[in-house]
Amino acid sequence: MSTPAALETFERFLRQKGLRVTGQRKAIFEAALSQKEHFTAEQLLERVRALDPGGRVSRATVYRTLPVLTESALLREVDIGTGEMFYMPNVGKVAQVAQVVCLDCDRIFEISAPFMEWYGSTVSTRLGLTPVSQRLQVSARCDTLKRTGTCRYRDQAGPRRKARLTG
Amino acid sequence: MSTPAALETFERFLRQKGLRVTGQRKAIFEAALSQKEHFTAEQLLERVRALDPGGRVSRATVYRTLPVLTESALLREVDIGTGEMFYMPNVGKVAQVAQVVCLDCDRIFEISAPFMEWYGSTVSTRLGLTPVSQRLQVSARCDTLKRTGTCRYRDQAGPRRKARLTG
DNA sequence: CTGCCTGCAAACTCTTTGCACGAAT
DNA sequence: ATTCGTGCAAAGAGTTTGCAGGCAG
Repeated sequence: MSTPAALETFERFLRQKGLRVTGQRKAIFEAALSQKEHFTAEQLLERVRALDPGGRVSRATVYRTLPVLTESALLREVDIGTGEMFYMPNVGKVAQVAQVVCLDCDRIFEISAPFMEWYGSTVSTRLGLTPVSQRLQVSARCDTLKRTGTCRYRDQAGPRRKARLTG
Repeated sequence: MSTPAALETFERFLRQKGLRVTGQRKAIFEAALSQKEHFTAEQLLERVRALDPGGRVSRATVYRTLPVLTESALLREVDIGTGEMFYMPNVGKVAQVAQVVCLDCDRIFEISAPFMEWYGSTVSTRLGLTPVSQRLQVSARCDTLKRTGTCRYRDQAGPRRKARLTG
């Protein structure tokens, strides 16, 4: 569940941008903020419909609303290079975080990476650029899986890109 | 142009994997290794056809050959989150590199990031994972553009994702 | 009322794939 | 001769968009 305070933040943001406060936008907002894990646009749509069976929210509106939510800093976009975009409620401060993606269970772990910002500006400045954002992502394999045959984590949508040249 | 030595490496790799040494694969190899910058599958196809106007190489074959080239370590895949994959001839050692992407001119700069590997293993181990690879990417804006209105660099395919909520 | 928002479905982009033919071994 | 490789076009996945009607302001 989302806090009423967050909803107000959202409505304020909408009005401030000259956008209308519609039922769909509020429903999508509620569904998004109620997520505990990373989620895709499709998963968000399911959740919206689950939370409000009577409501009519289309896929298109979800896709059109997601950018609004990320620009209002209520959500954070996470691209792990699987072809689909992931989103995450932006609880607390917008700390610099990196992702560790397990290639076995497809789970996304977030870890703080405070040095990233420093690094980005150091390198960018040298190139005559001003850093806007930085992403660090580690792909890894599950040790437990290798030993016991099972991974203790399981969920999340899997990468689209197929294994290559497995021979 | 690619060195004959590299071509031999490629042919050796193919045979070792039980793959056939075809004209198309060699043509694609030549075109790929002749690139100086990052390139997409589409750009590679254009280059293949430009270098060998008589040859018949299809888009499908380019897509099917790219994984072979990356697995033979002759190319490196670079995903900057634009929806299309970029490739780069893997000259010299496979050092840990990060990318700085200029949002104004869409150019991709590569910088060495030696600490990345250490960081990946530190964090992964703590999660019970074994790191496979890591990506660090900095998005930045061009200072020159902001001041003078022009960017000194210009080329490369641009991001697919459109600007959002520009109002 | 006016015009932004929405739903629907079609369009789009990049990439993958099924199938029948052609070529490497 | 066998297979694997290739070309073609269609399929796929995720996301965007044109259009007509609907609802917020």
